[in-house]
This record gives sequence, C-alpha cells and structure tokens, in this order.
Amino acid sequence: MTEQPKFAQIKQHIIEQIRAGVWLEHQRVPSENELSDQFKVSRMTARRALSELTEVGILTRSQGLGTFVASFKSQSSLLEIRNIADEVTQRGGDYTCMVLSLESIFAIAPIAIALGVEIDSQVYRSVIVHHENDEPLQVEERFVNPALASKYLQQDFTALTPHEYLTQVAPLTEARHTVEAVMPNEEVCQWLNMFNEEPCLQVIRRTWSSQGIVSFARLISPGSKYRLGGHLTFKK
Amino acid sequence: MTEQPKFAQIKQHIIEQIRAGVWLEHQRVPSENELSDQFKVSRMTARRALSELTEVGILTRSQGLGTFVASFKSQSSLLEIRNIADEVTQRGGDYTCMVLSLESIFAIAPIAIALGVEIDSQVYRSVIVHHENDEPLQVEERFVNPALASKYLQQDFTALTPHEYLTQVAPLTEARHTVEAVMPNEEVCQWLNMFNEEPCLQVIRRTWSSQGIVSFARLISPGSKYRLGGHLTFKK
DNA sequence: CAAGAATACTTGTATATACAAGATGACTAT
DNA sequence: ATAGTCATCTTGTATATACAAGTATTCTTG
Repeated sequence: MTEQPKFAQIKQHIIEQIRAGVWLEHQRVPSENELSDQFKVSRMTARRALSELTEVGILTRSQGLGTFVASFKSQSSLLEIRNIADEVTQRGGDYTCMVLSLESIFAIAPIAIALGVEIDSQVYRSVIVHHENDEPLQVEERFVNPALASKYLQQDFTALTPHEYLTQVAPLTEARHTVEAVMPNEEVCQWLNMFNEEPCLQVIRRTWSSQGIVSFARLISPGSKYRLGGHLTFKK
Repeated sequence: MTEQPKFAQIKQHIIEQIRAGVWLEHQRVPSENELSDQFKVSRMTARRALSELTEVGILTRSQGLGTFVASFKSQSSLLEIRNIADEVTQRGGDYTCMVLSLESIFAIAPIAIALGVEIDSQVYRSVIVHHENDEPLQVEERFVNPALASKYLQQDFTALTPHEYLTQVAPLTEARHTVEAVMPNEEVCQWLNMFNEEPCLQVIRRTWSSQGIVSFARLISPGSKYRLGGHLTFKK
C-alpha cells in the first residue's frame, strides 16, 4: 500500500458523503458486500471501515437490517449540552418554554464574527426561556445565519427547540462550546426572574454544518439550579 | 457460542486485570500471540480484543513494541479537567503552585460521605493554589482516603500534583465530576487573592480506584480567568 | 571494539472462507 | 385470508493464512 490503507480510504469516503449531506441522518449506507464490490476489497476490509466508524459513533449497525448514519445527538458523548427539554422531562419535571423574542437584526461586530457573516448584515435572533415546573431554568439567546436556516423566524419553538430544528434543516458536522461562570446582567436577571444577584453558568456554543457556521448560542442558567455532570469509567 | 463471544471474554479479562491493579499504567499486556495461545483462539480474535480496547483508549499499541495499558489521562477525552500544570505550560505560561495546607483532619459528615468513610474518622486534606504567571488561577481543596494513599502527607506537591501522585499509588478506574457556578466564600477569596466578589467556576470531582473512593476534590477558579472548552466533530 | 546484518519478536493490513443469527418479503399450504 | 415456511438479504463471530513494517537483540564481520 503506497498511500493510505484501503479501509481508511473507505472510511474517509463515507465521512465525506455524510459531511457533504449526501447521506443524511438515519439513512442507510451501503452494506459490507456493496462496499467490497465497489472498492474491490474483501468483505472483511469493508467491514472494518464500517465497524470503526460505528465504534466512534458516526454510524449505527443492526444485524439483519443494515448500517445507518447515526444521529448527531449520539455523537456528543461527554460534554453534550443535552437538549434541555429532554433533560427536564427525563427527571420527571414539567417542561415549558416561552419565546421572548424572535426577530431579524443587524449583526454588530462580535456577533457577525462569531457567525462568519458581514458586519451589519441581517441575522436572526431568538430569546427563549426554558422552565422547569414553571420556574425559569435557562435562557437561550441564539443568533442564526439566515443563509442556512431561512425559515427560522416562522418556527414554533414551543413545539421543537431551536437546536432540534436546526439539526433538521442544516445537518450538524461540528460544535464547539465553552463553559464559564459569569454574573448575569440586568437583562438576563429579568429573563430568569432573578431578584438578588447570583452567579450563573454560561455555555457558549457555535455549531457548524457542511455549508458553514449555522448558529451561535448563549445558554445561561442560575448556578443554584443547574449544573453540568460528567462521568468517566473503565467499564465498556 | 452459548454465552459471550470469545473476543468479549478476552476484553473483559483484560479490563479486570487493569481494574484490579494487576497490570498498571504503561505496563505491557500480553501480545496477540500470547493471548491467542492462552485463550485457544486465533490471532485475529485476540487482536480484536486488543484493538477495540485501544480504540476506546484503555490500551495503546505500537508496532514492533507491543500493547500497553494507557495512562488514565488519555481516558478522559472531552470533559477531562486537564492537569492544570500541563494546561498552563502548554499555552506558554509560567506555572507555580503553593501548598497552603497539608494535614490530617476529622471528617465531618458531608466529607465522610463523599469519601465513603466513617464520620469523624481521620482523612487527609490538602489545599493548593495553582498560579499562572504568579497570579492565582485555581484553588484545589482535596480530601483523600488515607487507606488508599497512606503517604499522602509526605509528598511534595510542588513537584507532582496530587492527581498525578494519586494515579500512581491508586490506579484510577472511575471519575465523576460536576461543574457549576458559585460565589466564592471568604476563605476562597483569600486563597485566590480576590478583592471584589466575582463568580467562580467550581468543579467537584470524585475519583475511584478498584479498592474504593480515593479522593474528593473541589477545584475553584475565578470566572474571569478560567473556562472549560469542549469540541465535537465528525472528522476522525 | 564497533558497525552492520541477520533474527525474532511485535503490531498492521488484507484476503478467503465458514457458519450463526436477525430481518424481511415472497411464497405456500391450510 | 392467515399463518407458517423458505429464500435471501443483512450484520456478527471466528479461523487460517500471507505479507508488510517497526523495534530490539544477537551475531557476525571488518
């Protein structure tokens, strides 16, 4: 093998198809036999490509059925900022949300840069407060690149969270986030219904699709009500 | 195969040896041929066990040399609270630390429970402030189970961080942490040399070895100086 | 003694083959 | 028409074999 090994070439080909949006979430990918025909390799080699991509969570397989593109959700593993609606209902809470703002604005410099668009161009902005048992739990301020989600302003986010909607219209390929402790400003205090000042956990998250930066979100929660958890272990 | 497949049995055997502390960090594990002799399987089957454990970060392999138990560090992947000394030096900063306290105390209830020992029994406690360029960056208050690290009080933590020392004397098998935003109390303000109040990022971490809970640590950093980052992507 | 070659180990890649087992649709007998 | 069977697809497990390539030791040769 002068260059890359065959199984790696096949892996790369599969990833490219997914990144380019040719094969979408939950869609079937070629079977071991199809791949081995197509790439002129043995079934075991094609199998290796599929298996390794499965192990890192890009594909899922099921005996008798086939191999499928995994949902981006499952990618996330540890530092996933889980869908807050799921998180609340999962622990038996009552989840509601309020859309405080849903508009088109002119991007000031820091937002334009974070979204990779021109300064003063139009971008979409939403402000949503997530509640657990009617108490505000998290405020989500999100800026969206209109080129990649043109119908963002027409959505009903009490039914489908922005993150869920965006993963549908612009399949995610990458996400970065930072976690920090901040003091809420007045606006945030109002949104979260906080009377006395309290430190907040702020997650900043930017998401990419194959066409570019999709959105930039600030998720702010009161330190007393929200924490992130992580868990590492040896057992497989 | 009536029960578990052979490669899974071998994987389990390897994990057990590591959990039990029989095979330590960076130590060699049996080669593919040795395993295939021992378990009466083909080399490919033994290889599969080793490869899969490598892919999840439990082992590392190197052509011509052999297969080794990975360092627990590399386990961590995303939410790893990286060794702060490494983190600072890696970004070109000057790392120093001060040991403010290193003592044996009687465990009050919450600490005893977190460590899984009797209330009022003796536990070790250390308070260390980590500095970057002579500015305090993080305070680490740690409680240690003396049964699993009896010589903890004799260590020089300016040379080897507590986490590094503990992984040596009690190989880690599991870690849990939570991240939250808190307001520092007076003590912490003093430790971190903070004059005006500022929200802090607090990481609580408990670590396990095969013999039980090793330690319980609170890592507190000023929100303005420290953040956690995460990164998810499709490319392998 | 020192430099290089031979060797014996290791992991890495690739193939061909066999059978097991889950899923599905078509076909058949009741 | 419905229930069961069968054929055929899929992935899953397991083996035997071959050669490539990296590492370390030993042996040979100058």
